[in-house]
Amino acid sequence: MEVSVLSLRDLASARPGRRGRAEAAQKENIFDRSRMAPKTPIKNEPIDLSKQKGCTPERNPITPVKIIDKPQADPWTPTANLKMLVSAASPDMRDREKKKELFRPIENSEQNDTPDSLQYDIVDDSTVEEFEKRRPSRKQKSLGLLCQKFLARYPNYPLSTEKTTISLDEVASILGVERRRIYDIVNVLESLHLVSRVAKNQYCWHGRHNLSQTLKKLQEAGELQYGELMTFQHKEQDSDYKFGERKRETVPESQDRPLLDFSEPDCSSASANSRKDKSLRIMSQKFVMLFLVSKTKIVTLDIAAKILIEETQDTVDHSKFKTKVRRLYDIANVLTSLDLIKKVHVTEERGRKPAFKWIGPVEFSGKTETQREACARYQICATGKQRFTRHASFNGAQPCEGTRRKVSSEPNSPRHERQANIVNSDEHCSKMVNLAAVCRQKIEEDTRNNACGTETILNSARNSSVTSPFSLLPLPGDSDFCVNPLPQAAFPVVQAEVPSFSLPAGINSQVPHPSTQAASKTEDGKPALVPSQPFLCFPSSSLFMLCGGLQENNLSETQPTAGDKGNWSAEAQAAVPPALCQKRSSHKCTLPSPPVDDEEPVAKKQNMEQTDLPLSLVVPKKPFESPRTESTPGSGCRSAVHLETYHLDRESPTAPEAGSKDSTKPLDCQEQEKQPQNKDPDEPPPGNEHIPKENASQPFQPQYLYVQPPAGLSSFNFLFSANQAPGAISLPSNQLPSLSVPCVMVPSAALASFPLVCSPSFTSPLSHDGSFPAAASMNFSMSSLASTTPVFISTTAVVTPKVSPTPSVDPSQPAHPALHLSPVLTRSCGAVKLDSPVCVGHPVTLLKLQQPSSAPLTPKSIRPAHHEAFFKTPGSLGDPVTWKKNEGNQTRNASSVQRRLEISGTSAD
DNA sequence: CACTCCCGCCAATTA
DNA sequence: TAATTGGCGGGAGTG
Repeated sequence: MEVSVLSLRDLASARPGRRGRAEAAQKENIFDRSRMAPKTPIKNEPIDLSKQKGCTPERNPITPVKIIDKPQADPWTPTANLKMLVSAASPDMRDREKKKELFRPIENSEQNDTPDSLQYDIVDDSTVEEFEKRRPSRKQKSLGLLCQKFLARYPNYPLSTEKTTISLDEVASILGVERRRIYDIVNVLESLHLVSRVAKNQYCWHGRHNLSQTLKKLQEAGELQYGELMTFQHKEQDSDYKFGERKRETVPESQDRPLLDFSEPDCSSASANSRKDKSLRIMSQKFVMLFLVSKTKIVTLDIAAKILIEETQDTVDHSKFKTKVRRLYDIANVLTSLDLIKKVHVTEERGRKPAFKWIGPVEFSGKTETQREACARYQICATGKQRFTRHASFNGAQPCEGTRRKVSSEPNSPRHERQANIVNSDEHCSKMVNLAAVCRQKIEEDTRNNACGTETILNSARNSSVTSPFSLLPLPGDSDFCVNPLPQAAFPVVQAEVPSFSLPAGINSQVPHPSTQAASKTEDGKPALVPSQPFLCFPSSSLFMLCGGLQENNLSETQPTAGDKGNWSAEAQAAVPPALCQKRSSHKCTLPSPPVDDEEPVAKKQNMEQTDLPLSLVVPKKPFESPRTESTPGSGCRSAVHLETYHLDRESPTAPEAGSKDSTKPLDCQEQEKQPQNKDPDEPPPGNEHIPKENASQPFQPQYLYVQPPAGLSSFNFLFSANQAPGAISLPSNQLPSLSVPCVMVPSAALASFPLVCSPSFTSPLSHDGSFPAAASMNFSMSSLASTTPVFISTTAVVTPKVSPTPSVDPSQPAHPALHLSPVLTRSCGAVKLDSPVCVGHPVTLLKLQQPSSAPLTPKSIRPAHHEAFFKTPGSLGDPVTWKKNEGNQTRNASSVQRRLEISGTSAD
């Protein structure tokens, strides 16, 4: 039976084309089938493969069946099959068939496809042989075509009520292909949430209902991660290579986040690092992100491959590259079938390169919402529920997922975990770290070129910043630092993000540009530290920071008022490294989600804010603001944060007050409340100005730091500066000027230990390098520029060290902020942890984070945490475990930053 | 020859 | 342990 069937099938399938292989393949298939059939089928049912399959494609869930392509065979007689084949064989026929298939997916019905065609074909039979030869041409077998057939089977917009389940086996059999091929399709579809896995051989078809949301999310994530890059790319395109590198750098960071965020893919990676990381799903998301972030909407395969290889910087093994490209073709074929991209060619210096152009939707409405949602998701993830989160996100649209997730979520299944973002995060983080390292290097180089003076500092800063911080850095501080404009400088990635929102072009370009770089460098390196930024870290557990400033501008620009806040956050997020953002979001989500943003309880807000803040701060926003930010972000969470930040800043004076409060929360709250004013932030006259330096010039936000009173530390409180910094800030380029953060806090004793902030200048002195380690951290220079006392941390040094320690400890809230603060800084330091914690927002999360951190507080731990946090996406953040893993994984890359991170990670562990 | 990318081995995961 | 997933890369088809 089977055999006969097979033969039919084969024919039907059209394999004719390749004989040799085909046959072989067929044989194999057959084999498999037989095997399979029994196996799978069994489960489900008895299998009558032959029959089953044929008929309903879906019907049998049973896997095994594949075998027969049943359908075809069944319906038709063998002869028919032959005919079909024949028809296929002839070119014309083929075309027809293809068209039919394509067009008429209808056929969905499996049978139809072939059969129909067959029928036509039949006519031709004359040349059966021919058919055979050609018919099956590769094209016919292409994944794209297969995908079309697959898609034809399901409605683009299924009724919400009805859940369509997809049995892989059935589909495979129906379509007459190996299951393996279906996985390729499903994985890509899953990355876009068009389907979700419900159970073992079962997928749930969601259709395109959620596609726009998914794309939006991806876009947001992509902006963070790749935004800059892409921008550059375009510009740079000429030099693909460069792009690639840049991208890579960035990518790593970004990658993590995005993936994580979204969906499962992330998750998958997480758990296993292994496979999932490389998962086609993740690659698909990243690939899509590249398009969404790309101004031109055109992405060449080689660039995409380079970027996606995150791995390393350079690494790029040729073989790896090739493999990546192969995979990209697979993904591209599916995306093409979805009409999201189309193949084009880009003529470059070298010549013509294959590329793909995004032809799908570009604008996504409801960003805000989405973002929020995203946040929520993230939050979830962060929490630990991550899986759910993911699911949730998916679920949002589709229930199925939920189920799936549930399943998965089930305790421990690895898979679940994988799915869960968390895991992925870790990995991502690691990658990010690497990337960061790379980036840093680059940056450093650039910087050096540009600016020299601060090199050291810068370096350290850079490093830190590089990693995750980027985004952060950019923020106000950056600007400040930069003296220029570059807020983004901090990190490419960040920049990118930012840019995407706000600045796209300029910023982006900057990054790349040397000058900018220089700035950035400064920025970066130092930047982060940057003085501008405001913030810092603290060692103790409690500190945190915040920064504000610049961003504000953005915010303000973007949104004024409350809305602004939100925007901010969004921007921030954007700006911030993806991971951060995500994290944020999650945090936000968590906390915020509901009330969210604005209204959330203070406490929550605080947390969130903190988290966010940093981010926001981070964000760069450069002056430009881009609308995007606004749109994108949307999330309230961020905004809240931002607001707070602002408040702080504004308050700079108040800051002290805050300080008095000791607890951050209160402050935050207050701030928040004040926030309304915030809008002002911009206004803030002074502050803004500083910031403005950057581009925007708008107001800055203040940044602050916050310290929590850690238990240990006891006394801390925090500080902030607010923004005042601006004035202070203005640092010239390299150095970061001090931020103006005005305030600070201090715990008595704690202070001693703490680091605080620093003015940029100071910072520089510090060694920035990664060496901050403890000492550095400890030190803070506190010069304060601002009236208040600002604390400054040198960005670099201080931050790092401090951060790590404290931050980690600090509960999430503070920490995050810190992290955020200067991305760079943060990153270097504890920021990471902070972030995570921050991200956590949640108690839960916090707990996790905290645990690690708290206990020790060690700087190391702290750092790691940050580290992770940064890199990871929110979701990722969520998983503590992941982090740990990450940490572990993270190797210490050379870069100090990385190291730091690693350290922290370890410590965390 | 370069670009595409099919095919299926086989390892990682799951159940 | 068997089945399911899915990474991976050889190498064929196409232009």
